Amino acid sequence: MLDKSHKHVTCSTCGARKNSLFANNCENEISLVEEQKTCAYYKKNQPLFIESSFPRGVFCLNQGKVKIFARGDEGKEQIIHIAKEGEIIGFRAMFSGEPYKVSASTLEECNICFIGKEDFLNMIETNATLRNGIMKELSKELGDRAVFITNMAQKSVRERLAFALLILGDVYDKEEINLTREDLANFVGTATETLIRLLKDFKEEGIIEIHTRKLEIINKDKLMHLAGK
Amino acid sequence: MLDKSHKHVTCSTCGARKNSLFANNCENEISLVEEQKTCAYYKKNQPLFIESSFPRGVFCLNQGKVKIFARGDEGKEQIIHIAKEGEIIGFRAMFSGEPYKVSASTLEECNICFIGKEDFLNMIETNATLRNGIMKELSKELGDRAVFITNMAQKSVRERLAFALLILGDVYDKEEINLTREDLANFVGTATETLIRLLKDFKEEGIIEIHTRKLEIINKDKLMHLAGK
DNA sequence: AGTAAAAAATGATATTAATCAGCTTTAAAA
DNA sequence: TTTTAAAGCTGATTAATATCATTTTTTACT
Repeated sequence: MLDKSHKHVTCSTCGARKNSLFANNCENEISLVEEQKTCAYYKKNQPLFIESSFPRGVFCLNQGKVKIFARGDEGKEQIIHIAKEGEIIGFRAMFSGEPYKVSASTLEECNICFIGKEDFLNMIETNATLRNGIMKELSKELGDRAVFITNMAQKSVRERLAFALLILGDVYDKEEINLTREDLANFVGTATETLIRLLKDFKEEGIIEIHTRKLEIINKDKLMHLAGK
Repeated sequence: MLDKSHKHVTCSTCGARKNSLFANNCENEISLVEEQKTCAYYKKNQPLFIESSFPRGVFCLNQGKVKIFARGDEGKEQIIHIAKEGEIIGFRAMFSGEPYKVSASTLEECNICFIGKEDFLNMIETNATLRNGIMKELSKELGDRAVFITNMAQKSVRERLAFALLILGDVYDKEEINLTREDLANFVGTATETLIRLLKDFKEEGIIEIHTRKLEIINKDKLMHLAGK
C-alpha cells in the first residue's frame, strides 16, 4: 500500500529518475521540472488517458505499473507495453499532432507526476539532453514494435507467451509477474482460455510457478529457447 | 523504365520533395542537403540496408517504392511498411544507437539519394524545422504501429487483407498495386496460398480486379467496411 | 520464339487456436 | 461471515488458416 499522505515526489531525490530520460539532466534542468510538474496518487485501474482524446501533457511514473493498450474494433484491449517506474508516458502524442492512438491505465496503485504540454514542449526545445533522449526512445520503441509485429504475424501463441513472459520478467524485475489472465492474454494476443491452458503447460514443464495469480519464472533459459531467439 | 543516365536529382527541383520532410525547409537548408547528398539508381530488388547492420546514413526516395521488412526466426519476411516517393528511409536507426531492426529493399527501379550519418545528425541539431518534422514522423509511425499490432492480434486474415489493400491503395495512388503475392502475403501476415484464395474471393465479390499480378481496387467503400473501420 | 525458372493457383489435409458453455476458486463487499 | 461478483479453469466443438503436394501460368532469358 502506497502512502497517500506523501504523494508529492521531489525530482531531485526521485528514486525512479535514474532509470528515466531525466537521468542525465543537470540540476538546473531538474529544478525546472520540479517547478512545473504536479504529482498525484492513482488507485488501481485508473485511466491516465484514453485513445482518441487529445493530450494535455506527459506523465512520469514514479511508482507502480501502467498498461498502454489499444482497443480493437470489438473493444478488446491489445496491450502494447507495460510501463514501469521511471518511464515517461504519453510523449508520442506531444509531437504527432494527432489524438492518442492508445490508452493508459494503472495496473496497481501508482504515484505519477504530470508535466503540461506547453512546459514539456518548451523543455524539448531548450534542453538538448532531454530531446536527444526522447528521440532515442521514440526510435527504440519504433524498432521494438517492428519486432512485435513480426512476432504477432509469425510466432505461435506458445512462442509469443514465452516472449511476453521474458519481457514481463524484466518489467517486474525481482517481483513476481502480477497481471490478470485477461491482461496477460491481451498482451500475448490470444484468448484468455488459451492463455490459461498454456500457463498450465509451462507450469508442468517446470518453466514457471503459479502462485494464484502471480507468476514466477523459474527457467529463463527454456523460455528464451521457446521464444525462439 | 527510369532513365539511368539522369540519375542525379537536384533537391531544389525534386518533385518528390513536396511530400517529404524537406518540404518546409528554406532555400539555404535545401542547398546544404544538395551539397551533402549523393544520388544513385537502384535496380529492382536491391537492398538499401539489412537488419542488424549499423547505419551509415539515411536514404531519400526520389522515385520508386521500397519495402521495409523484418525477418522472423525462420527467415520469413514481415513487411512493416512500403515507402513511396518523398520518404526518408532509415532515420530511426540514426537516433536509437542500435543496429537496424529492419531491412529495406527496392520493389522496383528507384532513384534514391543518400545523406551520411554525420551530415544528417548535424542537420538535425541545427535545423529545427527538419528536426520537428522527424520527431513528428517518428511519433506518427509509433502510433501506426500500435494499430498494426492490434490488427495483427485481433483481425482475421480477410480483414487484414482489406486493411492492407487500403494502405496500398494510398501508396500506389493512381497506379495499380504491384507486388508479388508473396510480398503481399508478407505484408498481411499470412501464407501465400491463403492470400491468393482471399484475393480470388475479393475479385468474385467485386471488390478488386486482378490484372495478372497487378491489383486494382474497384470498391473502396466495401474494403473499408470489411477492414472494420 | 523457345526454354527454363519463378510466380500464381488449386486441392486435400492437418493443426492451431477461438468459441461456447459450464464449473470452481478467489477476492470483494455487505 | 455470508453473499456476490469477478477471475480462473476445464472440456467439447468449431472455424480459421497453415501446410503440403501438384499443376498452370507468367516472366525472363538465350
